[in-house]
Amino acid sequence: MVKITLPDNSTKNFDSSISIDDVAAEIGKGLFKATVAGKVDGTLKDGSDILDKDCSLEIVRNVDQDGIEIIRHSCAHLFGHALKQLFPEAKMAIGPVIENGFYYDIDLDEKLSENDLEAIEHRMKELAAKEYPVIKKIVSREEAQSVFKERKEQYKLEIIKDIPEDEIIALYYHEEYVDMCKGPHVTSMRHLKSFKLLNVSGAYWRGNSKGKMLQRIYGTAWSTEKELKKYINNLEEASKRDHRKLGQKYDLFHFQEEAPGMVFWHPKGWTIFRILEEYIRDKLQTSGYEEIKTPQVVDRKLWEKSGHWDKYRENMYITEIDEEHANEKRVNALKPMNCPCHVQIYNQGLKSYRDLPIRYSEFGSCHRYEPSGTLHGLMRVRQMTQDDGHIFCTEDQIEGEALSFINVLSEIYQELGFEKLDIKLSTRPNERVGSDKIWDKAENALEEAIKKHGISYEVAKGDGAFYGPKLDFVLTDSLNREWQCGTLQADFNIPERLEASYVGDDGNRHIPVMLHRAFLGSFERFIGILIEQYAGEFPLWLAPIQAVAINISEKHAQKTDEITNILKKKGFRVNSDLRNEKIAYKIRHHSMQKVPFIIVLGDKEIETSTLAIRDRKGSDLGAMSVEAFSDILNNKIQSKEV
RNA sequence: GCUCAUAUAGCUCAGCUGGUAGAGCACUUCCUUGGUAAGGAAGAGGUCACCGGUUCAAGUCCGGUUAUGAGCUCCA
Repeated sequence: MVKITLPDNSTKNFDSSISIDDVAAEIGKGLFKATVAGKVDGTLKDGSDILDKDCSLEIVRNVDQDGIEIIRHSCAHLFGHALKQLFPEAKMAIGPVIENGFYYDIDLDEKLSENDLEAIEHRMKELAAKEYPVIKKIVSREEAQSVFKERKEQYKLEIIKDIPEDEIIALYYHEEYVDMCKGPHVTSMRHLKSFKLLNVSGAYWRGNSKGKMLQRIYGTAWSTEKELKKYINNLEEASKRDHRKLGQKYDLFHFQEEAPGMVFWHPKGWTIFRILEEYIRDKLQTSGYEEIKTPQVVDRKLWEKSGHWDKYRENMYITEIDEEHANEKRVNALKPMNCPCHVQIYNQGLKSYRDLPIRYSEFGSCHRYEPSGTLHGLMRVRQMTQDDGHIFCTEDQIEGEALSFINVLSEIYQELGFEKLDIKLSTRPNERVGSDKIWDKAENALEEAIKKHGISYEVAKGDGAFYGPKLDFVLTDSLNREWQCGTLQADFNIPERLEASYVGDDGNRHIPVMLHRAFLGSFERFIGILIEQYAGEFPLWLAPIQAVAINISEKHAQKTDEITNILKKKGFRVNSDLRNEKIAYKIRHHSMQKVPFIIVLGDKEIETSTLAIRDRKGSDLGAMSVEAFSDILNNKIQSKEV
């Protein structure tokens, strides 16, 4: 007799062993239809798996999170099935589940095109429509090896080698196709209806950049057509918001061949940059920072001393002075980081413990020669501007500094329109500098600071840098994507290497702890995120152009310009559009450019000394005086209304 | 850096199997002086990314370079 306990604590007794699918069928026809697998005593099992002793069972349906993942995993096998029918010579490597779908790495000489993907997807649909059953077979290691040897699946053979001795090997048969997997998998193709192959690109076998490059096919799969559509729509929305497209559309910046990875900021884009910089500058000023500026080009000697030359030489831009024009040949590097220079300023003059903490900030422009393949619009550039800062403090001050940093950072993210914020605390890696004592102290200090703030966090054990533990701040944008921007890293290495010290209350010299920190990280990247967050529709305080004044006909041109100038003098970013066009045309143009307010001037307004105001969504705010309009602008700007 | 793909007017894109370039929008000029998301007409604008090759002939085929895109690897 087998006693099965269901999630509602009810039990079912069976005379003999029974499969999970059959239990589901016993409970109800509807449930059986939705069953993709089962959770037995908390472990996922195939629907075909037999229950032969008392256990708890939770049916996993196609709409459950576990169920969706199983569908995705099986979809990868279905892809293999279809692929091998169309390209029998393909060698299958690995096909795991990822967020929203799956991928499969394959080795195939012929390069798959978009058309091939369509053909494969079409074949997948045909195969799935047959609703054939998936047959699971537990096999010995030798049997698995012989199956894949016969099929010349060399990658599967390699994978078998890495499977621990005591692990059970399962093969899943999709008609003539066979794949190896821990499972579980759906027992029938009827569950696979809503999927789509997305794209193909290269991927290294086992992530080894010296190894063979395989083709990776990405797909997405869902339990219903509706979810699939929603996901595809989301992708389209993200692509519409792509900051590279919007940067072009709204005339914010461009890149060109002569300076790959370096931004040409146009007037409107640079306005956003400057507003953001000024905003951060205010925050720094009220948080006790002193702003500094350090050289762009620095002799290699300093980089040798800091250790960057040894470790990061390949990523540094090197400059040499032409010998004809210099007395001696010196090798310089464009700074890839600001910290060594900040230590130089710290090192000027003797510091006492009474001086600490010392907080330096710099809007430092850094150059890093990033590999060409990693460049990506504003998100990954070779020249970037950090809202960089370094805090020199004692070990005891770490906690207080971290706490006040977290406070300011969360305020900033909120004001910029990001509601969700997570922290990751990365602790000591195996290879590191500094004593265990100082690591203990610093890790505890960071954790205490987070706790005092009360924000949610997770610990990434061993993820810290060799020179100290760190906090990474992850924000979530309006499309639910996560971005790691802010950071606070303790550094036990650089101050010592660059001989920073202070005199303690014991009269001896001590080495300060240095905290590297940034709220935004790189301005370039952060502005990219902001563009996508707002889809180019910036809140008033960030909008590069806050209002455009348009005249109805030529005779109102002069007055329109006057109004524009009055508003400009009040500090608003306003332009006139005096083109010889109908106002409908001009309104359309500026609405599409997402200008927050449009001011219309005609006979009526001039007579009554008012402005007709309209917002970018098309609402008519009516006629009002210049003062009333200024008040509206000021209120919205001050409240940073989104 | 690696694999694959892409590069045509300011922008978005056509241009079939080789026979010296085309649309829409934008731009300029003229007409229109028009009241809340596209008035009309005319015009100008391209060494088809760059270098080389094949060919009587190359935007089109081939090779290389550069940049960009999707990923992979990387990101102090």
